[in-house]
Amino acid sequence: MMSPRAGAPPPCPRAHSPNALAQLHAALAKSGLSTCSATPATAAAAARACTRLRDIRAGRAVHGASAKLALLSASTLLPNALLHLYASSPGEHHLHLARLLFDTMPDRDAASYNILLTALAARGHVAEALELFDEMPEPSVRSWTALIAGFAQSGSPADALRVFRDMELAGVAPNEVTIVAVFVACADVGDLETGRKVHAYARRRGYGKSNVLVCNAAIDMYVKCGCVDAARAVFDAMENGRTVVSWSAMICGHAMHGEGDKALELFAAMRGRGVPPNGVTFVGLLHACSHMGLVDQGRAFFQSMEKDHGIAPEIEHYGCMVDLLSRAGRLQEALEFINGMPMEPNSVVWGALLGGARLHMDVEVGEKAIRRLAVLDPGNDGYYVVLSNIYANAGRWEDVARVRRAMKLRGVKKTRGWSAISVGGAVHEFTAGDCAHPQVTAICETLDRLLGEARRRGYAPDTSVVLLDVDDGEKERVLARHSEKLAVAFGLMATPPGTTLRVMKNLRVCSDCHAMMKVISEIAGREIVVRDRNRFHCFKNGVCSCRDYW
DNA sequence: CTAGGGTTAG
Repeated sequence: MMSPRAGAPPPCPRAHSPNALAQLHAALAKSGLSTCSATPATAAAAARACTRLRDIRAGRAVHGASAKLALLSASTLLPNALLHLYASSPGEHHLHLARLLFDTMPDRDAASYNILLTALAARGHVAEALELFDEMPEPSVRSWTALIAGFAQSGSPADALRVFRDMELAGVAPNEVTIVAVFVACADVGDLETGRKVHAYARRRGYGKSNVLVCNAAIDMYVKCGCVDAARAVFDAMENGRTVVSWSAMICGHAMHGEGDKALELFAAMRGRGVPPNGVTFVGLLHACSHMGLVDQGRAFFQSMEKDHGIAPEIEHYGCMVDLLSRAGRLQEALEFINGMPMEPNSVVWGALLGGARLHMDVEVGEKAIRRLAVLDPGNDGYYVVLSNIYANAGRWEDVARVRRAMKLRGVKKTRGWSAISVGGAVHEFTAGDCAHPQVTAICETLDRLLGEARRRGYAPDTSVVLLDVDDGEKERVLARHSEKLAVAFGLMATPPGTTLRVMKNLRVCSDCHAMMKVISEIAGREIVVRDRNRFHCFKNGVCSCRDYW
Protein backbone atom coordinates (compact mmCIF):
# COMPACT_ATOMS: atom_id res chain seq x y z
CA MET A 1 0.00 0.00 0.00
CA MET A 2 1.55 3.23 1.07
CA SER A 3 5.31 3.57 0.88
CA PRO A 4 6.84 2.57 4.19
CA ARG A 5 8.94 5.71 4.01
CA ALA A 6 5.92 7.98 3.74
CA GLY A 7 6.27 10.71 6.32
CA ALA A 8 9.95 9.97 6.89
CA PRO A 9 12.32 12.91 6.61
CA PRO A 10 13.90 13.45 3.21
CA PRO A 11 17.36 11.96 2.78
CA CYS A 12 20.15 14.45 3.36
CA PRO A 13 23.14 15.08 1.10
CA ARG A 14 26.11 12.81 1.59
CA ALA A 15 29.09 13.94 3.60
CA HIS A 16 32.23 14.27 1.52
CA SER A 17 34.53 16.03 3.97
CA PRO A 18 38.07 14.72 3.83
CA ASN A 19 38.80 14.41 7.49
CA ALA A 20 36.93 12.99 10.38
CA LEU A 21 36.46 16.17 12.33
CA ALA A 22 35.04 17.94 9.31
CA GLN A 23 32.66 15.05 8.79
CA LEU A 24 31.54 15.26 12.36
CA HIS A 25 30.94 18.97 11.91
CA ALA A 26 29.06 18.31 8.71
CA ALA A 27 26.83 15.82 10.45
CA LEU A 28 26.31 18.25 13.29
CA ALA A 29 25.46 20.98 10.84
CA LYS A 30 22.94 18.70 9.17
CA SER A 31 21.33 18.02 12.48
CA GLY A 32 20.91 21.74 12.92
CA LEU A 33 23.02 21.89 16.05
CA SER A 34 25.91 24.13 17.03
CA THR A 35 29.28 23.00 15.71
CA CYS A 36 31.51 24.94 18.07
CA SER A 37 33.00 21.99 19.91
CA ALA A 38 32.93 18.23 19.63
CA THR A 39 31.88 16.62 22.88
CA PRO A 40 30.24 13.24 23.54
CA ALA A 41 26.92 15.07 23.80
CA THR A 42 27.23 16.85 20.45
CA ALA A 43 28.45 13.69 18.74
CA ALA A 44 25.53 11.75 20.22
CA ALA A 45 23.19 14.42 18.89
CA ALA A 46 24.79 13.99 15.48
CA ALA A 47 24.40 10.22 15.64
CA ARG A 48 20.78 10.64 16.64
CA ALA A 49 20.25 12.93 13.68
CA CYS A 50 21.76 10.33 11.36
CA THR A 51 19.46 7.68 12.80
CA ARG A 52 16.46 9.89 12.18
CA LEU A 53 17.61 10.72 8.67
CA ARG A 54 18.43 7.07 8.02
CA ASP A 55 21.85 8.19 6.86
CA ILE A 56 24.02 5.30 7.89
CA ARG A 57 27.00 6.64 5.95
CA ALA A 58 27.09 9.95 7.81
CA GLY A 59 26.52 7.94 10.97
CA ARG A 60 29.60 5.84 10.32
CA ALA A 61 31.54 9.07 9.84
CA VAL A 62 30.34 10.26 13.23
CA HIS A 63 31.40 6.92 14.67
CA GLY A 64 34.86 7.18 13.11
CA ALA A 65 35.34 10.76 14.24
CA SER A 66 34.18 9.93 17.73
CA ALA A 67 36.73 7.15 17.98
CA LYS A 68 39.57 9.37 16.76
CA LEU A 69 38.62 12.13 19.15
CA ALA A 70 38.38 9.61 22.01
CA LEU A 71 34.80 10.57 22.79
CA LEU A 72 33.49 7.05 23.17
CA SER A 73 34.59 6.05 26.64
CA ALA A 74 33.30 9.01 28.61
CA SER A 75 29.77 7.70 29.16
CA THR A 76 27.15 5.40 27.64
CA LEU A 77 25.45 8.33 25.95
CA LEU A 78 27.40 8.32 22.70
CA PRO A 79 27.92 4.55 22.40
CA ASN A 80 24.19 4.04 22.89
CA ALA A 81 23.38 6.58 20.22
CA LEU A 82 25.68 4.76 17.81
CA LEU A 83 24.28 1.40 18.88
CA HIS A 84 20.84 2.73 18.08
CA LEU A 85 22.04 3.89 14.69
CA TYR A 86 23.29 0.45 13.68
CA ALA A 87 20.50 -1.45 15.39
CA SER A 88 17.81 0.48 13.55
CA SER A 89 19.46 0.36 10.14
CA PRO A 90 18.08 -2.27 7.79
CA GLY A 91 20.03 -5.40 6.94
CA GLU A 92 21.58 -8.20 8.93
CA HIS A 93 24.95 -6.60 8.42
CA HIS A 94 24.05 -3.55 10.48
CA LEU A 95 22.50 -5.71 13.17
CA HIS A 96 25.76 -7.61 13.28
CA LEU A 97 27.68 -4.35 13.69
CA ALA A 98 25.32 -3.38 16.50
CA ARG A 99 25.96 -6.69 18.24
CA LEU A 100 29.71 -6.19 17.81
CA LEU A 101 29.53 -2.69 19.23
CA PHE A 102 27.42 -3.90 22.14
CA ASP A 103 29.82 -6.72 22.93
CA THR A 104 32.82 -4.38 22.97
CA MET A 105 31.27 -1.47 24.82
CA PRO A 106 33.20 -0.59 27.97
CA ASP A 107 29.99 0.14 29.88
CA ARG A 108 26.43 -0.92 29.24
CA ASP A 109 23.32 0.41 30.86
CA ALA A 110 19.68 -0.60 30.63
CA ALA A 111 19.25 1.45 27.45
CA SER A 112 22.08 -0.43 25.72
CA TYR A 113 20.30 -3.70 26.38
CA ASN A 114 16.95 -2.32 25.34
CA ILE A 115 18.24 -0.93 22.07
CA LEU A 116 19.71 -4.27 21.04
CA LEU A 117 16.74 -6.21 22.41
CA THR A 118 14.39 -4.13 20.30
CA ALA A 119 16.38 -4.77 17.15
CA LEU A 120 16.71 -8.52 17.75
CA ALA A 121 13.05 -9.02 18.61
CA ALA A 122 11.82 -6.89 15.72
CA ARG A 123 13.77 -9.00 13.25
CA GLY A 124 12.49 -12.25 14.65
CA HIS A 125 15.71 -13.41 16.30
CA VAL A 126 13.65 -14.92 19.09
CA ALA A 127 16.26 -17.08 20.78
CA GLU A 128 18.98 -14.43 20.71
CA ALA A 129 16.63 -11.77 22.04
CA LEU A 130 15.49 -14.01 24.90
CA GLU A 131 19.08 -14.87 25.73
CA LEU A 132 20.04 -11.21 25.92
CA PHE A 133 16.96 -10.49 27.99
CA ASP A 134 17.96 -13.17 30.51
CA GLU A 135 21.40 -11.65 30.75
CA MET A 136 20.29 -8.13 31.48
CA PRO A 137 20.30 -6.93 35.08
CA GLU A 138 16.92 -5.32 35.65
CA PRO A 139 14.48 -5.60 32.78
CA SER A 140 12.00 -2.73 32.80
CA VAL A 141 8.53 -2.46 31.27
CA ARG A 142 10.28 -1.20 28.18
CA SER A 143 12.47 -4.30 27.99
CA TRP A 144 9.46 -6.58 28.28
CA THR A 145 7.59 -4.48 25.77
CA ALA A 146 10.46 -4.49 23.31
CA LEU A 147 10.30 -8.29 23.28
CA ILE A 148 6.54 -8.53 23.06
CA ALA A 149 6.15 -5.87 20.39
CA GLY A 150 9.07 -7.20 18.36
CA PHE A 151 7.81 -10.78 18.44
CA ALA A 152 4.24 -9.73 17.69
CA GLN A 153 5.36 -7.86 14.61
CA SER A 154 7.87 -10.32 13.27
CA GLY A 155 5.48 -13.23 12.99
CA SER A 156 6.08 -14.88 16.35
CA PRO A 157 2.82 -14.06 18.15
CA ALA A 158 2.95 -17.20 20.29
CA ASP A 159 6.37 -16.15 21.62
CA ALA A 160 5.00 -12.67 22.26
CA LEU A 161 2.17 -14.09 24.36
CA ARG A 162 4.51 -16.41 26.25
CA VAL A 163 6.68 -13.42 27.17
CA PHE A 164 3.59 -11.51 28.21
CA ARG A 165 2.62 -14.33 30.57
CA ASP A 166 6.10 -14.25 32.08
CA MET A 167 5.80 -10.50 32.47
CA GLU A 168 2.57 -10.94 34.41
CA LEU A 169 4.23 -13.55 36.60
CA ALA A 170 7.10 -11.15 37.20
CA GLY A 171 4.56 -8.63 38.43
CA VAL A 172 5.54 -5.94 35.93
CA ALA A 173 2.60 -3.75 34.91
CA PRO A 174 2.12 -3.36 31.17
CA ASN A 175 1.79 0.11 29.72
CA GLU A 176 -0.24 1.19 26.70
CA VAL A 177 2.48 0.16 24.25
CA THR A 178 2.63 -3.32 25.78
CA ILE A 179 -1.13 -3.53 25.52
CA VAL A 180 -1.15 -2.65 21.83
CA ALA A 181 1.50 -5.28 21.15
CA VAL A 182 -0.42 -7.94 23.09
CA PHE A 183 -3.56 -7.13 21.08
CA VAL A 184 -1.62 -7.57 17.86
CA ALA A 185 -0.43 -11.00 19.02
CA CYS A 186 -3.92 -12.00 20.22
CA ALA A 187 -5.39 -10.98 16.88
CA ASP A 188 -2.82 -13.07 15.08
CA VAL A 189 -3.42 -16.30 16.99
CA GLY A 190 -7.08 -15.66 17.82
CA ASP A 191 -6.53 -15.63 21.58
CA LEU A 192 -9.78 -14.03 22.68
CA GLU A 193 -9.31 -14.92 26.32
CA THR A 194 -6.06 -13.01 26.71
CA GLY A 195 -7.41 -10.22 24.53
CA ARG A 196 -10.47 -9.77 26.72
CA LYS A 197 -8.44 -9.86 29.90
CA VAL A 198 -5.99 -7.24 28.63
CA HIS A 199 -8.82 -5.09 27.33
CA ALA A 200 -10.44 -5.13 30.77
CA TYR A 201 -7.11 -4.13 32.26
CA ALA A 202 -6.67 -1.35 29.69
CA ARG A 203 -10.06 0.03 30.62
CA ARG A 204 -9.19 0.00 34.31
CA ARG A 205 -6.02 1.88 33.50
CA GLY A 206 -8.03 4.47 31.57
CA TYR A 207 -6.75 3.62 28.08
CA GLY A 208 -10.05 2.07 27.10
CA LYS A 209 -11.53 5.11 25.46
CA SER A 210 -8.87 7.76 25.35
CA ASN A 211 -5.92 6.09 23.67
CA VAL A 212 -6.58 5.90 19.94
CA LEU A 213 -3.88 3.33 19.31
CA VAL A 214 -5.08 1.06 22.09
CA CYS A 215 -8.64 1.33 20.78
CA ASN A 216 -7.65 0.62 17.20
CA ALA A 217 -5.64 -2.41 18.24
CA ALA A 218 -8.57 -3.58 20.41
CA ILE A 219 -10.96 -3.25 17.47
CA ASP A 220 -8.73 -5.38 15.31
CA MET A 221 -8.19 -7.89 18.11
CA TYR A 222 -11.93 -8.38 18.63
CA VAL A 223 -12.55 -8.57 14.89
CA LYS A 224 -9.92 -11.25 14.41
CA CYS A 225 -11.06 -13.17 17.47
CA GLY A 226 -14.55 -13.45 16.01
CA CYS A 227 -16.29 -10.75 18.07
CA VAL A 228 -17.31 -8.00 15.66
CA ASP A 229 -19.90 -6.71 18.07
CA ALA A 230 -17.30 -6.18 20.78
CA ALA A 231 -15.10 -4.46 18.20
CA ARG A 232 -17.97 -2.21 17.24
CA ALA A 233 -18.62 -1.36 20.89
CA VAL A 234 -15.01 -0.18 21.25
CA PHE A 235 -15.33 1.80 18.04
CA ASP A 236 -18.58 3.43 19.15
CA ALA A 237 -17.17 4.38 22.54
CA MET A 238 -14.02 6.04 21.23
CA GLU A 239 -13.88 9.47 22.74
CA ASN A 240 -10.70 11.06 21.54
CA GLY A 241 -11.68 11.06 17.93
CA ARG A 242 -11.39 8.18 15.58
CA THR A 243 -8.70 8.29 12.96
CA VAL A 244 -8.92 6.93 9.46
CA VAL A 245 -7.29 3.79 10.88
CA SER A 246 -10.20 3.29 13.31
CA TRP A 247 -12.76 3.68 10.54
CA SER A 248 -10.83 1.45 8.16
CA ALA A 249 -10.27 -1.25 10.77
CA MET A 250 -13.98 -1.32 11.56
CA ILE A 251 -15.00 -1.30 7.90
CA CYS A 252 -12.61 -4.18 7.20
CA GLY A 253 -13.93 -5.93 10.30
CA HIS A 254 -17.53 -5.78 9.14
CA ALA A 255 -16.47 -6.93 5.68
CA MET A 256 -14.55 -9.87 7.12
CA HIS A 257 -17.62 -10.95 9.07
CA GLY A 258 -19.97 -10.80 6.13
CA GLU A 259 -21.63 -7.60 7.30
CA GLY A 260 -21.08 -5.70 4.12
CA ASP A 261 -24.11 -3.50 4.68
CA LYS A 262 -22.64 -2.25 7.95
CA ALA A 263 -19.33 -1.62 6.25
CA LEU A 264 -20.99 0.58 3.64
CA GLU A 265 -23.04 2.41 6.28
CA LEU A 266 -19.89 3.12 8.22
CA PHE A 267 -18.26 4.55 5.13
CA ALA A 268 -21.19 6.90 4.64
CA ALA A 269 -20.91 8.01 8.27
CA MET A 270 -17.19 8.51 7.83
CA ARG A 271 -17.71 10.74 4.83
CA GLY A 272 -20.40 12.60 6.73
CA ARG A 273 -17.80 13.48 9.34
CA GLY A 274 -15.34 14.62 6.73
CA VAL A 275 -12.70 11.98 7.47
CA PRO A 276 -10.74 11.39 4.26
CA PRO A 277 -10.49 7.66 3.43
CA ASN A 278 -7.20 6.03 2.49
CA GLY A 279 -6.23 3.01 0.44
CA VAL A 280 -6.99 0.60 3.28
CA THR A 281 -10.51 1.97 3.61
CA PHE A 282 -11.12 1.03 0.00
CA VAL A 283 -9.72 -2.44 0.42
CA GLY A 284 -12.33 -2.92 3.13
CA LEU A 285 -15.11 -1.50 0.98
CA LEU A 286 -14.23 -3.59 -2.05
CA HIS A 287 -13.96 -6.64 0.16
CA ALA A 288 -17.43 -5.90 1.51
CA CYS A 289 -18.89 -5.51 -1.98
CA SER A 290 -17.21 -8.69 -3.09
CA HIS A 291 -18.81 -10.76 -0.36
CA MET A 292 -22.23 -9.27 -1.03
CA GLY A 293 -22.00 -9.68 -4.78
CA LEU A 294 -22.36 -5.93 -5.34
CA VAL A 295 -20.44 -5.78 -8.59
CA ASP A 296 -21.60 -2.35 -9.75
CA GLN A 297 -21.19 -0.76 -6.34
CA GLY A 298 -17.68 -2.16 -6.12
CA ARG A 299 -16.81 -0.89 -9.56
CA ALA A 300 -18.12 2.54 -8.57
CA PHE A 301 -15.93 2.56 -5.45
CA PHE A 302 -12.92 1.52 -7.47
CA GLN A 303 -13.46 4.33 -9.93
CA SER A 304 -14.12 6.91 -7.26
CA MET A 305 -10.80 6.23 -5.55
CA GLU A 306 -8.76 8.22 -8.01
CA LYS A 307 -11.52 10.54 -9.20
CA ASP A 308 -12.98 11.70 -5.89
CA HIS A 309 -10.25 10.93 -3.37
CA GLY A 310 -7.01 11.19 -5.29
CA ILE A 311 -5.98 7.69 -4.24
CA ALA A 312 -4.25 5.67 -6.93
CA PRO A 313 -5.49 2.06 -6.89
CA GLU A 314 -2.72 -0.33 -5.93
CA ILE A 315 -2.34 -4.02 -6.54
CA GLU A 316 -4.51 -4.88 -3.51
CA HIS A 317 -7.40 -2.97 -5.06
CA TYR A 318 -6.98 -4.74 -8.36
CA GLY A 319 -6.94 -7.99 -6.43
CA CYS A 320 -10.24 -7.08 -4.78
CA MET A 321 -11.78 -6.23 -8.13
CA VAL A 322 -10.72 -9.55 -9.65
CA ASP A 323 -12.18 -11.27 -6.61
CA LEU A 324 -15.40 -9.28 -6.92
CA LEU A 325 -15.83 -10.08 -10.60
CA SER A 326 -14.85 -13.73 -10.50
CA ARG A 327 -16.85 -14.47 -7.35
CA ALA A 328 -19.87 -13.09 -9.17
CA GLY A 329 -19.19 -15.47 -12.02
CA ARG A 330 -17.93 -12.85 -14.46
CA LEU A 331 -14.78 -14.78 -15.18
CA GLN A 332 -14.16 -13.38 -18.65
CA GLU A 333 -14.53 -9.83 -17.36
CA ALA A 334 -12.13 -10.67 -14.56
CA LEU A 335 -9.63 -11.99 -17.08
CA GLU A 336 -9.94 -8.83 -19.14
CA PHE A 337 -9.52 -6.78 -16.00
CA ILE A 338 -6.29 -8.60 -15.24
CA ASN A 339 -5.02 -8.01 -18.75
CA GLY A 340 -5.73 -4.29 -18.42
CA MET A 341 -3.83 -3.87 -15.15
CA PRO A 342 -1.12 -1.18 -15.16
CA MET A 343 1.13 -3.38 -13.02
CA GLU A 344 2.20 -7.00 -13.15
CA PRO A 345 -0.56 -9.13 -11.55
CA ASN A 346 0.72 -11.08 -8.54
CA SER A 347 -0.22 -14.48 -7.20
CA VAL A 348 -3.06 -13.05 -5.11
CA VAL A 349 -4.70 -11.64 -8.23
CA TRP A 350 -4.45 -14.93 -10.10
CA GLY A 351 -5.46 -16.75 -6.93
CA ALA A 352 -8.67 -14.72 -6.79
CA LEU A 353 -9.42 -15.74 -10.37
CA LEU A 354 -8.71 -19.36 -9.53
CA GLY A 355 -11.08 -19.14 -6.57
CA GLY A 356 -13.81 -17.82 -8.84
CA ALA A 357 -13.12 -20.57 -11.33
CA ARG A 358 -13.63 -23.15 -8.59
CA LEU A 359 -16.80 -21.48 -7.38
CA HIS A 360 -18.23 -21.52 -10.90
CA MET A 361 -16.56 -24.78 -11.93
CA ASP A 362 -14.74 -23.34 -14.91
CA VAL A 363 -11.96 -25.73 -15.83
CA GLU A 364 -10.57 -23.55 -18.59
CA VAL A 365 -10.16 -20.40 -16.51
CA GLY A 366 -8.80 -22.48 -13.66
CA GLU A 367 -6.10 -23.87 -15.92
CA LYS A 368 -5.25 -20.39 -17.16
CA ALA A 369 -4.79 -19.19 -13.59
CA ILE A 370 -2.70 -22.16 -12.49
CA ARG A 371 -0.31 -21.65 -15.39
CA ARG A 372 0.65 -18.26 -13.96
CA LEU A 373 0.50 -19.38 -10.33
CA ALA A 374 2.89 -22.26 -10.97
CA VAL A 375 5.45 -19.60 -11.91
CA LEU A 376 4.58 -16.85 -9.42
CA ASP A 377 4.15 -18.97 -6.29
CA PRO A 378 5.36 -22.48 -7.11
CA GLY A 379 5.67 -23.71 -3.53
CA ASN A 380 2.07 -22.97 -2.56
CA ASP A 381 0.09 -26.18 -2.46
CA GLY A 382 -3.26 -24.42 -2.01
CA TYR A 383 -3.58 -23.53 -5.67
CA TYR A 384 -3.05 -27.11 -6.83
CA VAL A 385 -5.62 -28.31 -4.35
CA VAL A 386 -8.18 -25.84 -5.69
CA LEU A 387 -7.46 -26.93 -9.24
CA SER A 388 -7.83 -30.57 -8.21
CA ASN A 389 -11.15 -29.60 -6.73
CA ILE A 390 -12.28 -28.13 -10.02
CA TYR A 391 -11.27 -31.32 -11.84
CA ALA A 392 -12.87 -33.55 -9.23
CA ASN A 393 -16.09 -31.61 -9.53
CA ALA A 394 -16.05 -32.24 -13.26
CA GLY A 395 -15.36 -35.93 -12.60
CA ARG A 396 -12.00 -35.65 -14.34
CA TRP A 397 -10.10 -37.98 -12.03
CA GLU A 398 -7.26 -38.53 -14.46
CA ASP A 399 -6.57 -34.79 -14.25
CA VAL A 400 -6.76 -34.87 -10.46
CA ALA A 401 -4.09 -37.56 -10.55
CA ARG A 402 -2.06 -35.48 -13.01
CA VAL A 403 -2.08 -32.53 -10.61
CA ARG A 404 -0.99 -34.80 -7.79
CA ARG A 405 1.91 -36.06 -9.91
CA ALA A 406 2.88 -32.49 -10.80
CA MET A 407 2.92 -31.59 -7.10
CA LYS A 408 5.10 -34.57 -6.32
CA LEU A 409 7.44 -33.71 -9.17
CA ARG A 410 7.87 -30.17 -7.89
CA GLY A 411 8.19 -31.28 -4.30
CA VAL A 412 5.06 -29.38 -3.25
CA LYS A 413 3.60 -30.90 -0.10
CA LYS A 414 -0.06 -30.67 0.74
CA THR A 415 -0.55 -28.73 3.98
CA ARG A 416 -2.28 -30.80 6.64
CA GLY A 417 -5.50 -29.15 7.70
CA TRP A 418 -5.95 -28.48 11.39
CA SER A 419 -8.56 -26.86 13.56
CA ALA A 420 -8.11 -25.55 17.06
CA ILE A 421 -10.60 -24.76 19.75
CA SER A 422 -9.85 -23.13 23.07
CA VAL A 423 -11.65 -24.62 26.06
CA GLY A 424 -10.95 -23.52 29.60
CA GLY A 425 -7.76 -21.76 28.65
CA ALA A 426 -6.28 -24.78 26.88
CA VAL A 427 -6.06 -24.99 23.11
CA HIS A 428 -7.10 -28.33 21.62
CA GLU A 429 -5.84 -29.02 18.15
CA PHE A 430 -7.27 -31.53 15.71
CA THR A 431 -6.22 -32.78 12.31
CA ALA A 432 -8.40 -34.74 9.92
CA GLY A 433 -9.03 -38.28 11.12
CA ASP A 434 -7.20 -37.42 14.33
CA CYS A 435 -7.00 -40.18 16.92
CA ALA A 436 -4.50 -38.50 19.20
CA HIS A 437 -6.92 -36.67 21.47
CA PRO A 438 -7.49 -38.47 24.82
CA GLN A 439 -11.23 -38.29 24.31
CA VAL A 440 -11.39 -39.55 20.71
CA THR A 441 -13.98 -42.21 21.36
CA ALA A 442 -16.44 -39.82 22.96
CA ILE A 443 -15.78 -37.17 20.29
CA CYS A 444 -16.49 -39.62 17.48
CA GLU A 445 -19.64 -40.84 19.19
CA THR A 446 -20.88 -37.27 19.57
CA LEU A 447 -20.06 -36.57 15.96
CA ASP A 448 -21.88 -39.65 14.70
CA ARG A 449 -24.91 -38.79 16.76
CA LEU A 450 -24.89 -35.29 15.27
CA LEU A 451 -24.46 -36.73 11.81
CA GLY A 452 -27.51 -38.94 12.23
CA GLU A 453 -29.61 -36.04 13.48
CA ALA A 454 -28.29 -33.80 10.69
CA ARG A 455 -29.28 -36.35 8.06
CA ARG A 456 -32.78 -36.47 9.49
CA ARG A 457 -32.88 -32.71 9.00
CA GLY A 458 -31.89 -32.95 5.39
CA TYR A 459 -28.11 -32.68 5.49
CA ALA A 460 -26.42 -34.81 2.86
CA PRO A 461 -22.65 -35.27 2.74
CA ASP A 462 -21.02 -33.26 -0.05
CA THR A 463 -18.48 -35.77 -1.28
CA SER A 464 -17.27 -33.51 -4.10
CA VAL A 465 -14.65 -31.99 -1.82
CA VAL A 466 -12.90 -35.31 -1.26
CA LEU A 467 -10.05 -35.51 -3.72
CA LEU A 468 -9.71 -39.26 -3.64
CA ASP A 469 -10.98 -41.53 -6.34
CA VAL A 470 -12.72 -43.88 -3.95
CA ASP A 471 -16.33 -44.97 -3.49
CA ASP A 472 -18.87 -42.68 -1.87
CA GLY A 473 -18.99 -44.59 1.39
CA GLU A 474 -15.26 -44.11 1.88
CA LYS A 475 -15.57 -40.44 0.92
CA GLU A 476 -18.24 -39.97 3.54
CA ARG A 477 -16.06 -41.62 6.16
CA VAL A 478 -13.20 -39.25 5.33
CA LEU A 479 -15.51 -36.23 5.35
CA ALA A 480 -17.06 -37.13 8.68
CA ARG A 481 -13.67 -36.79 10.39
CA HIS A 482 -12.60 -33.41 9.02
CA SER A 483 -10.73 -31.47 11.68
CA GLU A 484 -13.31 -28.72 12.20
CA LYS A 485 -16.02 -31.29 12.82
CA LEU A 486 -13.86 -32.96 15.47
CA ALA A 487 -13.11 -29.60 17.08
CA VAL A 488 -16.78 -28.63 17.21
CA ALA A 489 -17.88 -32.01 18.56
CA PHE A 490 -15.29 -31.68 21.30
CA GLY A 491 -16.36 -28.13 22.00
CA LEU A 492 -19.97 -29.23 22.43
CA MET A 493 -18.93 -31.89 24.90
CA ALA A 494 -16.52 -29.76 26.87
CA THR A 495 -18.53 -26.57 27.37
CA PRO A 496 -21.83 -25.77 29.08
CA PRO A 497 -24.93 -25.52 26.87
CA GLY A 498 -25.29 -22.20 25.12
CA THR A 499 -21.58 -21.36 25.08
CA THR A 500 -20.35 -19.91 21.80
CA LEU A 501 -17.79 -22.17 20.15
CA ARG A 502 -14.80 -20.51 18.50
CA VAL A 503 -12.77 -22.55 16.08
CA MET A 504 -9.63 -21.55 14.21
CA LYS A 505 -8.69 -23.29 11.01
CA ASN A 506 -5.48 -23.04 9.03
CA LEU A 507 -7.15 -23.70 5.67
CA ARG A 508 -10.48 -22.66 4.25
CA VAL A 509 -13.52 -24.42 5.60
CA CYS A 510 -14.79 -26.98 3.06
CA SER A 511 -18.32 -26.80 1.73
CA ASP A 512 -19.35 -30.00 3.49
CA CYS A 513 -18.17 -28.79 6.87
CA HIS A 514 -19.87 -25.49 6.15
CA ALA A 515 -23.19 -27.26 5.55
CA MET A 516 -22.71 -29.44 8.61
CA MET A 517 -21.86 -26.47 10.86
CA LYS A 518 -25.10 -24.79 9.91
CA VAL A 519 -27.09 -27.82 10.96
CA ILE A 520 -25.09 -28.34 14.15
CA SER A 521 -25.72 -24.75 15.20
CA GLU A 522 -29.42 -25.51 14.92
CA ILE A 523 -29.37 -28.93 16.59
CA ALA A 524 -27.21 -27.84 19.51
CA GLY A 525 -28.62 -24.33 19.82
CA ARG A 526 -25.11 -22.92 19.73
CA GLU A 527 -23.34 -20.13 17.99
CA ILE A 528 -20.28 -21.47 16.19
CA VAL A 529 -17.68 -18.99 14.99
CA VAL A 530 -15.10 -20.38 12.60
CA ARG A 531 -12.07 -18.35 11.68
CA ASP A 532 -11.07 -19.47 8.23
CA ARG A 533 -7.82 -18.78 6.45
CA ASN A 534 -9.30 -15.52 5.23
CA ARG A 535 -12.59 -14.70 6.87
CA PHE A 536 -15.15 -15.58 9.52
CA HIS A 537 -18.19 -17.78 9.41
CA CYS A 538 -20.68 -17.31 12.21
CA PHE A 539 -23.18 -20.19 12.29
CA LYS A 540 -26.36 -19.54 14.19
CA ASN A 541 -29.83 -21.09 14.02
CA GLY A 542 -28.93 -23.00 10.90
CA VAL A 543 -27.58 -20.11 8.86
CA CYS A 544 -24.12 -18.67 8.29
CA SER A 545 -23.17 -15.01 8.37
CA CYS A 546 -21.56 -15.42 4.93
CA ARG A 547 -24.95 -16.27 3.45
CA ASP A 548 -23.27 -19.20 1.75
CA TYR A 549 -21.41 -16.82 -0.52
CA TRP A 550 -17.73 -17.28 0.19
C1' DC B 1 14.50 12.56 23.48
C1' DT B 2 19.16 6.44 24.24
C1' DA B 3 14.30 1.76 23.69
C1' DG B 4 8.38 0.56 22.04
C1' DG B 5 2.45 1.21 19.48
C1' DG B 6 -3.01 0.77 15.30
C1' DT B 7 -6.06 -0.71 9.69
C1' DT B 8 -4.94 -4.00 3.97
C1' DA B 9 -7.52 -8.31 -1.22
C1' DG B 10 -7.14 -15.05 -1.95
